[in-house]
Amino acid sequence: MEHQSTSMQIPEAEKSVILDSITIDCVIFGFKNEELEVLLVKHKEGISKDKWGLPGGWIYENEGIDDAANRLLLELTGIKDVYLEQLRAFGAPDRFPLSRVITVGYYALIKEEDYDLKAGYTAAEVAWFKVSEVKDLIYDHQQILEIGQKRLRRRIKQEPIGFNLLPEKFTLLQLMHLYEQILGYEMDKPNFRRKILKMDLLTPLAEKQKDVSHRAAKLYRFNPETYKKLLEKGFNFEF
Amino acid sequence: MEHQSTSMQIPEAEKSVILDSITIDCVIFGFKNEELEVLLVKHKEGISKDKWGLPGGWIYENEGIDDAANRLLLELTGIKDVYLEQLRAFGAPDRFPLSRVITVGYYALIKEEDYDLKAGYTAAEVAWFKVSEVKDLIYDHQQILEIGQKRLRRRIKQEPIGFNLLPEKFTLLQLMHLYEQILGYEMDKPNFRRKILKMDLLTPLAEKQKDVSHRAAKLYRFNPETYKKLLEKGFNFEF
DNA sequence: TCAAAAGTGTTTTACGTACACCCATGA
DNA sequence: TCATGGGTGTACGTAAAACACTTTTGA
Repeated sequence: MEHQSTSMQIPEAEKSVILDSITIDCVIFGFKNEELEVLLVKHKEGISKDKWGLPGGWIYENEGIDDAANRLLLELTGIKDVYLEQLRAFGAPDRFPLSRVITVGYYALIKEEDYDLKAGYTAAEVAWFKVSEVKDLIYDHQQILEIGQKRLRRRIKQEPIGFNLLPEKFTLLQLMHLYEQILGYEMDKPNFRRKILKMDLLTPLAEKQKDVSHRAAKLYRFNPETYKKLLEKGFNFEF
Repeated sequence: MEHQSTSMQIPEAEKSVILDSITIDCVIFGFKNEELEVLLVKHKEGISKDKWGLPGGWIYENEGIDDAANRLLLELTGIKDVYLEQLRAFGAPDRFPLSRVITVGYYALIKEEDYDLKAGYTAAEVAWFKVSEVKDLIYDHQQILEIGQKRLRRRIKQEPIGFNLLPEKFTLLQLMHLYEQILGYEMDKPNFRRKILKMDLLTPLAEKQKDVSHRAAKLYRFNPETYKKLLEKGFNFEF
């Protein structure tokens, strides 16, 4: 199946692929059970058989590289309109053993619940891994993952992109745990509440948590309108 | 002359060039007369004859892309050990009219005085332009320049990379003007002084300014050791 | 009635911001 | 003696940090 092609194989002479020395590799982040996760693909053949790597693929002739990254993501997860940002180009001469291939790294943030709904969309062997436990990826994918994590850490302090990893409705503590996971340090609950609420980025819902063995927390939704306003003014998060 | 090759020409069959659909383009920033400048190259032939663009070139077979960028910079300016960072890959399908070429953008910070000393190193037509006045660059170079400016603005708030644009010895007001130029807003002199001095990044010199028609200012030098310490701890500049 | 998380209040400290003002020097 | 930038001092408001405390809910 074409859409499972990763940077492992050299593309067969395929009329829609023109750039034979450039690939795309995506770091797809998810957040589940209070842990940051990443979506990996298992290679079935070739020199890196049975090893895990980042999902990736080739760029078509009349397609921008951002478009290619979006297409690959759609093919793999069935999800559109994902938060997606380029990391950079990776081009060590020996990064790919069979030939000189430069790859453009991307990272994406997706709501795992959305993905789960459409599981089975692709027949490739694909799985979520806790980022903290990932090791021994093929080629330079470990490095790309690290750069992706760094970028995410930086971005989340400047833009409230964390919402892309959470379900539509979430509690303040869930959000705080997300920040703690990504940034790698603990925070003060009361101070976090005040700070994030004062930004006016969250719309409180009438709803509350259900089936929890403690006081039910209020649920919130991300408010994209105030986000836009904030972006225009320029701002920065510091937690 | 080979070292003037920019992304304008398709490379002649040259044994050391292997990647024929990837180029490198550099945004080289300088700072002179209180203005942020950029180094441009004039194309002498081809479809963009007499138009200005970013200096760039091709990647050799056994060379990483960072190495290639450093080499190109050395060939063009004669300067080594420059502050150089990759921006990202630019790959709109129509960015280069003759064929599908993806370029990797870099930006560099150099001390113009150093460059002036070695002027004439290259025979290419090369000149400094005020960034604010640059327009109509070839291909997507205008966009790359803008992304470079954005990145510089962001970085300078997180790392004291501005020093790379100043002479060895500088005054606090020079440094402040540099920040004002890059960030695009005015600052309070007393507050800037205190803030930057408290960071302990500057080594005061015994020397003072000469030949100025006002009280001579103390000169400072950048202190790379305290910078390292700061980097490890993590910090952020906000002006 | 206890655990566990929700949520509020308060105090202290540090820092950014905005100015007023004096100093040194050449024209 | 004036203009120009060099350099110091201070007062105010806001925000971060630390932490004590009350509330709600299911087990």
